[in-house]
Amino acid sequence: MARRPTLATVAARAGVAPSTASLVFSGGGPVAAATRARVLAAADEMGYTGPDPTARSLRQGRSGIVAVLIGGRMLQTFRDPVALALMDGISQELGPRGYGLLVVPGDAGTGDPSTEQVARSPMDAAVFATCGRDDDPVVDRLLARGVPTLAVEGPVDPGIPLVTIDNRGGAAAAARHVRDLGHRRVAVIAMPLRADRHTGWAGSRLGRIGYVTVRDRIAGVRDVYGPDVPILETPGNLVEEGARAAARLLDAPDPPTAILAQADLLAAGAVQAAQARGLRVPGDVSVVGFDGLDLPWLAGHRLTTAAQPLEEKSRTVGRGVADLLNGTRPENRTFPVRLRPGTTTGPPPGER
Amino acid sequence: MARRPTLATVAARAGVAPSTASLVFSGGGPVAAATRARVLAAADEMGYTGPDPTARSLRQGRSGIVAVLIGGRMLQTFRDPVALALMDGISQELGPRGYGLLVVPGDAGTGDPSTEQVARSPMDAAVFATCGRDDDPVVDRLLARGVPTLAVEGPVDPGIPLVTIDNRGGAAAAARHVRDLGHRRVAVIAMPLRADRHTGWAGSRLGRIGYVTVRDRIAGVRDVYGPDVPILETPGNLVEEGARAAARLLDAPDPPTAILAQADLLAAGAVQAAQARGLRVPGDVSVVGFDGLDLPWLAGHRLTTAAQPLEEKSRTVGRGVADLLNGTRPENRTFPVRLRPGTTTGPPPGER
DNA sequence: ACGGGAGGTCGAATCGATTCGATAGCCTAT
DNA sequence: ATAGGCTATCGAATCGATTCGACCTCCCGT
Repeated sequence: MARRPTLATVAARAGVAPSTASLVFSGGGPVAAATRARVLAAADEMGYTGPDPTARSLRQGRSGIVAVLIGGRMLQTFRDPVALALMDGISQELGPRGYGLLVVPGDAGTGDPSTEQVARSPMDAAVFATCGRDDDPVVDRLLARGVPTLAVEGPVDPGIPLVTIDNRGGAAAAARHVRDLGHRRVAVIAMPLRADRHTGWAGSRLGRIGYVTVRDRIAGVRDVYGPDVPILETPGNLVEEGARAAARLLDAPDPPTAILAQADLLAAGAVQAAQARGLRVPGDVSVVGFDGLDLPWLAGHRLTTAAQPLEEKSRTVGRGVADLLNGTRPENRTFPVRLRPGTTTGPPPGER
Repeated sequence: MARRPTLATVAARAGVAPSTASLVFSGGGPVAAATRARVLAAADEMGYTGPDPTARSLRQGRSGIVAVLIGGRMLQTFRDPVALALMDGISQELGPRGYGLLVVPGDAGTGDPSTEQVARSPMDAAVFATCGRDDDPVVDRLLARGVPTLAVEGPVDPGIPLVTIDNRGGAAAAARHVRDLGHRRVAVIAMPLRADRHTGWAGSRLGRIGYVTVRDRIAGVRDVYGPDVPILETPGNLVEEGARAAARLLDAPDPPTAILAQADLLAAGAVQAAQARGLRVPGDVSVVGFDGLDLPWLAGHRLTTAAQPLEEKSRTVGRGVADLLNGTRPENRTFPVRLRPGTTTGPPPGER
């Protein structure tokens, strides 16, 4: 069978130079209508569907691809509405500009994108959305390769523009809200502190938290409740994990009267776990979340939560990448996080 | 500033031919240890981080990219656990083989990937996950370009291997289950029938359903309940949409005693809408779903649903793509859909 | 001591387009 | 009539690697 036709083949058939044929397809320069028609006819006859993207990329030095580097297994990441909103924001901004999003899958083990893989993929820019991991081996590689990169909540690197939110302030606001309601026995449910998945009391692990986001949120809680507030670490940011952690808290002797979940999904799980035990929310236990998601399925409740401007943040990230692609470096941005009271918090049981 | 170093530059500096330097990086042929060290040293000094992915792609004729073509806006698509599972299955199979997933964003309007965009993106293979849309303008372009393509539930094209499920049989099984319980007044809640979003009674639109999936599921229901079963079309496959549609059904005079939702998310919405009205499920109204998702947040209920082997299907898709990349054409596959009884169906109100 | 083979290196062709400066016509204004 | 400007086309260089056959050494076996 004959080889796939190339621009040169088509040009030859149409009796023009390759450069002219190129003009026809890329619409660059002036081409006589008759010539254009001849070239298109030749292309049609030969089944040529347009320039090879790879060759074009090589010559033009741009591939039309933006890499999104997310940690963890895809299924899990994509269950996280925050990550989804981010993807959506980016695609909303970049799609119309003709860019596609390359999702680089992780290692089988950690789930984080492998350096190898990232180094082998074409990209015009990259977005880090690895939950604000501190030290990412991929960063250096990317910077060395000269790929314009933007980080969302981390890694914090002077060489990389950063879009983030006031994690600490938000968590503190949530904690303050609960404290002002009168809660003294509180517990925290937190996302994984480090890449090595681990479940249970955070304890000594608090010293070396690998994710900026989690570190700052915990710091916020401690700003209000001091360093002794008990912290339970979950293996992931899923409703089920939140429920499991909350179950552990609520089944213990002397259970907390308020749960400070550091993500809305975890909080939702906590609400469900409480209800499953016949506890009223907020009558018996208050629950606060973080992120400010819409959770229409949390029947009958609006979660009290530290709300980040998710859509605005995501679009800002998208525009930031667009800036990078234009060769300008976007400003660092920090978005505020505000407490949004819902129906899941109230005074502690004794004080009604 | 000096230009980014290339393989040739590095080779020159190390005093070897470019071809030799190439061997060092690609690990292809035999290279003396001393030579390798010299080349690596030179690369290090010059800040060369490895071969340019685009150039390599051009020469090798493969880019390490698999395109995933999904319909609709990303945020919405990714809220659909079925699409997520698919992405995850693909990435599980393809990630270890060194492939990245390119998500091609849609038009601002329809949300479907634009032909333009698809034509411009490098890819070694493509997966259609457009909800089984019948006629996709992108298909021809892709086939003409010679991109190995696999379809999930559609478009059905003799040139494209297909992985699908028994939509009709599954929907029929769900309907039969409800009929055998004694329900005579039933209504269907269905995902969009065509790309033009529309809400309301399907009616005359049934003649030209654009999505194989929906068409087959509706056919399955009609196999049991005949052609007159009322069908309400939602604008999307979201919990909220299901709730809205169910509200419309339940608030009407002479409401159905059973709702056949053609997706679990819609069914979940229906359950919530019923409960919000003080109706008991299944005491006052039964609800059946389709897909067989785990919905841990559907408090207190396990949804009765026509379950597809989601994980197996997704991995099969992943392996199918791997086959395509190896140059072999995977067999068409159809997975069975089995009714999985839960707690959301029971006899109609009169008959207890 | 000589033929054969393996290991190591190199040159040149190639992948498929884009881009830019050069050139050839042709028309218009002076 | 000629200079100048425009349009349409072409040639050749270039993007940055990979690949394949050729070639040279050196070592080993007989």
